[in-house]
Amino acid sequence: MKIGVVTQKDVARKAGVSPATVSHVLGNRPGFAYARNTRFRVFDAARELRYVPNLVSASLRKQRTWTIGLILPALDNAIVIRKFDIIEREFRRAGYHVLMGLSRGEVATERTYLDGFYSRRVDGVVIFPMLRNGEIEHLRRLMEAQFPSVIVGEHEDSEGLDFSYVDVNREQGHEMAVQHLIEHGHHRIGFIFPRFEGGGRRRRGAERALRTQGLPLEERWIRHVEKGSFAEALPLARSLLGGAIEASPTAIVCSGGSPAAAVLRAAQETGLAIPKDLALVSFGDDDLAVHGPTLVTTVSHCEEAVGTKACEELIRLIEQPDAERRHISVEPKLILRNSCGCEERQNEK
Amino acid sequence: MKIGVVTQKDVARKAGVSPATVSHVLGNRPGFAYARNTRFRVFDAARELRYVPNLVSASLRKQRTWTIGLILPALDNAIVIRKFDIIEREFRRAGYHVLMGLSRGEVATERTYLDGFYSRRVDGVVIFPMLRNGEIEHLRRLMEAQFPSVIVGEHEDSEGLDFSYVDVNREQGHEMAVQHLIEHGHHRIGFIFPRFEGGGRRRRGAERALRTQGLPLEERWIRHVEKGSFAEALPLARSLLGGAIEASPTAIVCSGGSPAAAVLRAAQETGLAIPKDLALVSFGDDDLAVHGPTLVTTVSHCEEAVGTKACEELIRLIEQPDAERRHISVEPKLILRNSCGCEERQNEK
DNA sequence: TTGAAAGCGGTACCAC
DNA sequence: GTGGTACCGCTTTCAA
Repeated sequence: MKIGVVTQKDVARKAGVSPATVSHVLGNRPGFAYARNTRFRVFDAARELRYVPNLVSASLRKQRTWTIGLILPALDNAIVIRKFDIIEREFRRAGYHVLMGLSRGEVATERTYLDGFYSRRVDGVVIFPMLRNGEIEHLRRLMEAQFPSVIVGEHEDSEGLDFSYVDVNREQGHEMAVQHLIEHGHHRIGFIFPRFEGGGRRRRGAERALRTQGLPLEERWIRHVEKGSFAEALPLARSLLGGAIEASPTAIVCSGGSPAAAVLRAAQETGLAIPKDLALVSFGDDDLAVHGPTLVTTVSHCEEAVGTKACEELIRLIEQPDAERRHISVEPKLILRNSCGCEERQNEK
Repeated sequence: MKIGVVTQKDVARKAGVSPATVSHVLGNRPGFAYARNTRFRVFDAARELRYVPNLVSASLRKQRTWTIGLILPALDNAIVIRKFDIIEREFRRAGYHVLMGLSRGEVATERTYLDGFYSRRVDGVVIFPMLRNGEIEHLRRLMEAQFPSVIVGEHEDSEGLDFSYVDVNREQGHEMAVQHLIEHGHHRIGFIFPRFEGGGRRRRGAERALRTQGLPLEERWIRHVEKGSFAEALPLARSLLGGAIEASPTAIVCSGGSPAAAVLRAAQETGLAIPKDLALVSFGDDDLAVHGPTLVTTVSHCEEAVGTKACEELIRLIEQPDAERRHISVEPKLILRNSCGCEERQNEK
C-alpha cells in the first residue's frame, strides 16, 4: 500500500461520518464534544487504513508548516556542529522540523536557500552568519518583511540589521580568560585573534582584564588568523614563542582548537612545558586536543545555552511576529583543564 | 510588506490577465505560446509585487515537494559529517531541499522523524543506519509502501529489507589495507575492529589478503571496540603492543581516527617509532591525527562518491518508484601518508 | 453533535 | 493565445 493515498475522506467513508467530523476528531479540536462512539469509529478507521495526515494541505490551510529553515556556512568546526545539534534537538522537542542549508560561504547560495525556504513557507529561519562582502540585500529583505529570523553566532554589529541575535559574550569570554591567567600570575599575555572579529569585542574584553593590573594590550604579542586553521596558526604561534625569553609572553589566549593545537606544537618545538613555562587558554572548545596528552583550559562557547536560546527566541517570534527583536548574550563558562596551571597550583598546596 | 501574502491572483490582477495565465507563464509550461507582451506584463507584475511562489500549494496539487528527508544517528564523526555535506550539496544541485533529523540512536526518534517526513510528504528519504535492537517495523513499513528510500553506510545484510543501499566496500577496504602492509613486508598484523560490524565484512577482507601469503587471521591480535572512542581504544592498543616483541604485531589496521590516535599514543608510550617499528593503517579518514606529527595512512571511505551515489539513487527512485532497489558498493581508496612506511621506502632508493 | 461548504494557492484540463 | 474551473487534502465557520 502506497503511503499518502489515504485521506480524511477515506477515513470518513469507512467510519460512516463526514470528512469534517474526521478533521474535528483527529485534530482533537477544543470545544467539540463528539459522541464517544463517533470518536472511536473515527480512530479505528484511521488506524485500520493507516491514515497519515497530510501536513502539506494542513499547512496550506493554516498558513503554518511547523518547519523552520536553518542556514549554516559549513560544518567545518565542532562548535558549529554542536550548536546545530542542540538546535535540531530543541526544535524537534517543540514540534518543528528543520530544513537545512549549507551556504558554503556563498552569499548567492544563502540567498537561494532563503528563497527556497520562503517558497516552502517555513515558519522562521535561523541563520549562522558568515563573512560577508557587504551583500546583505537578501537579509535586509528578510528583516523588512518582519520574517521571524534569528542570527546565531558572531556577527558585525555594524550591519545594522534589526534581527534577533544570540551569541556567547565574546568580550566577557576574553576578559575571563585573561583574568584567569592574571590570577595565575601572568603579566605577559599573547593572543591569537581571528582577523575578522565582530567589532573588536575580543580585544576589548582582553583589555578590560589587563587594565585591572594597569597592563596594556601589547600589539607585538598579538597575531591574527584568517581561517583559524592549524597550518595557518603554527607559524604565528612559533613567532610568538620564538623571541628572547624575556620578550616573549608567558601565556597565550587563542581562539579555537586549531590555533590551540598550533600553540601546543610550537611550545613543544621550543622546549616549553605546558603549563609550567607557558600557559594556554583557548576561547572555544573544539575538543581537538582531546587525544593529546594536554587538555586545554577553555572558555566555552556554551553551545547548549546558545542553541536553546536561539530556538526559544525564534519560537517567540513565530508566535508573535511583531515582537521586538532581541540581542541575547550568553555568559561563557571557564572550563579548567591542564594548560593553565590550575593543577600545579593544587599540587603545591 | 509581509512575505507570502502576494499570490498569483494578485499578480494576475496587476498584469490584467487571468490567474491561469500567470500560472502558465510563470510555470513556463511547455506547449503554451503566450504573446510576448502578455509574458512581459506577467513577469513585470510578479517582480514589482515581489511575488514568491507558494510551494506548499504547488506541492499539494502536484504531489511533489522537492524536499527529501535525511536521518542521521548523530553528528559525532567526521565521516558522517562529510557524507552529510556532500548529500546536502548534491540534492541542492538537483533542486531539492533537505529536512534533517538526528535520531540520536533512538529508534523511537527515528520513527517519529519518518512520520513527520511522511506527513510533510517528502519525496524520499535517506537514512544512515544505526545499531538496532531488531526494531525495524518502521523500516519495514517504509519498504512495503515502496517509499523511495536509500540507506547509506554500514548495515546488516541480515535485516533482509529491500532498500537501496550505498556504502564503501568495507571488505575490499580491509583487503587493501592488509595488502599494503604485506607489501611493506609485514606478516604480523593486528586489528581493532568495531564490535558490531556488518556481517564480518572487515574480517573477510583482511583474511582474503592474508591468505595470499598463506597467513591466518590471528585472533590474539584482534581487538573489538563498541563505540570506537579514543578512551576505549587506548587500553586495547596498549594490550596489542604490550606483549613480548616477538609475539606482537608489527602493523595494525584499525577502524577510524580515534582508535588510530590510540594506537599512536600506545606506540609512543611503548617506545615504538612509527612507521619504523610499527606500521599503522586506518580504515576511515577522520583526519583526527591532522594536528599530530604523524599523518596516518588511511583507506578512505570516499564520502564524496558515497554521497553522490546516494543522491543519484534516491532521485532515480523518486522518478521511478517501482524501479528495482540496488546495492551500490563504492570502491575505497588508499591514501598514502606517513604511518605505513611508504616514505621511508622512498628514502631508501 | 454533526456536516456542508468555502477557502488556502497553485495546477492543469478543456473550452473558447 | 487565453481563461474558467475543478481539483489537491485539510481547516473552520456556520447552520442544522
